[in-house]
Amino acid sequence: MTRPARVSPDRILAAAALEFSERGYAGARVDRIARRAKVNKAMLYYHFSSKQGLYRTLLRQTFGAVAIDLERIAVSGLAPADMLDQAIAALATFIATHTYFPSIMLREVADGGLHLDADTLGALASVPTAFGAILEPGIRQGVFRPMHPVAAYFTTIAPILMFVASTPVRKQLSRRRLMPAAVPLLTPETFLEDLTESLQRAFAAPVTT
Amino acid sequence: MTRPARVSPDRILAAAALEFSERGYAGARVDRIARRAKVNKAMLYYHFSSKQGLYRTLLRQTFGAVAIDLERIAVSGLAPADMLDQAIAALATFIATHTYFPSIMLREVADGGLHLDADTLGALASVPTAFGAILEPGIRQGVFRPMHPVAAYFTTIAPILMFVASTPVRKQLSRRRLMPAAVPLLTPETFLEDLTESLQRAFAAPVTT
DNA sequence: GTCTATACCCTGATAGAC
DNA sequence: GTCTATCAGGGTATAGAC
Repeated sequence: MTRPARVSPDRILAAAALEFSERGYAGARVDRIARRAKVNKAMLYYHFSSKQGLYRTLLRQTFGAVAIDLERIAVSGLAPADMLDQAIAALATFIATHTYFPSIMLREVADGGLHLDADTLGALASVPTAFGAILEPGIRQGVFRPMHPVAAYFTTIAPILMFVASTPVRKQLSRRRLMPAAVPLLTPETFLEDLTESLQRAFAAPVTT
Repeated sequence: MTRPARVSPDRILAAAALEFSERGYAGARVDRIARRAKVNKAMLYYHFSSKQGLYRTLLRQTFGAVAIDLERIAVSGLAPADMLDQAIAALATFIATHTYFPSIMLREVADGGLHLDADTLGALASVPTAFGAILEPGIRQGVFRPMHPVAAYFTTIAPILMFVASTPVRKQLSRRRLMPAAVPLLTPETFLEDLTESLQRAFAAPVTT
């Protein structure tokens, strides 16, 4: 039984996740990733061959993991409304355990997939595909109204990603008192409740009595 | 009457908008902005003093312009549901005439406002503030359900930004056939209709007969 | 206001010993 | 697998003539 020494590649990936999420692909510095991972740069190149290679590996793994979480829900056999609740909760949980995910996703969308190869793009595509599979039974059964799955996907995931990723900006705005004093603080919990409620209503088919 | 020669600063801003939206702050190259604006680099530095200064000027103007469009709707005196329709349409129109806006907004959120000064952050904050003013009468009158304005803001604007900004990625996915063949193409028009419908239902107060 | 040439730093990547 | 030293290229910014 070979016990592969994965510890250093894994530490590099973890450090890269932080750095890429904070600075984006172009803003990320290989030196900083190496320092954060407590490896020297040569080690990093030994394992991932280039900044781009490291980036792609990280994104492929991350997108793949999100898709798997969603696919589990799609085949759970739950009622449509419960599946939607679960999907939102799964995204929130994934983000809570992979805090780097929202900003990386947002940036990659803004970058137009510039740094991605076919494999990584495929992993990226598997996320909306899985989400579509979650909604499909509800639409087919007439519990959800007919919607384009991709439209529903963006309507669901975009607010979550943007809300979480915007935490630092919102903190700055509140610290500098740039938002109206009347606006109360918005916690992640309140936001998720609000959003879940919104999406359930948004997707529900009109009652035809 | 002095006729200020604004032509070259304006061309530089237009070129910067393109470059920053395609590559982000860190990925943008001053050389490329100058070349795109058909000015030489020294001219650019003469007008904006630094890459950061140029970036902040662009963002301050852009965020300010969006906020003004929304503020007009907030004071229009329309019915709450019509104001919401108008707000979504205004965002769509602004994006159609300022195609660089979505990716810049997405990236800035991901960057945590790192490159912004107080003025620019203030302009950024004026967007959700204006959106909150649009929803407030509806909530007060009981036409919309009680929601946190910032939650409603993200629920509305995030899908629009992400859908538009994702056009290049979605094109790539469809060109490389990485989405299930069953998923039809999603046009901006269909998306906006779907989203408008979704948000009206999401925000409407439950009917209490 | 406009341009050319250039300083100077930083960054991704590698060579080569161990 | 791990490390030190280093290079080559490209990046922001400025000097200084017109």
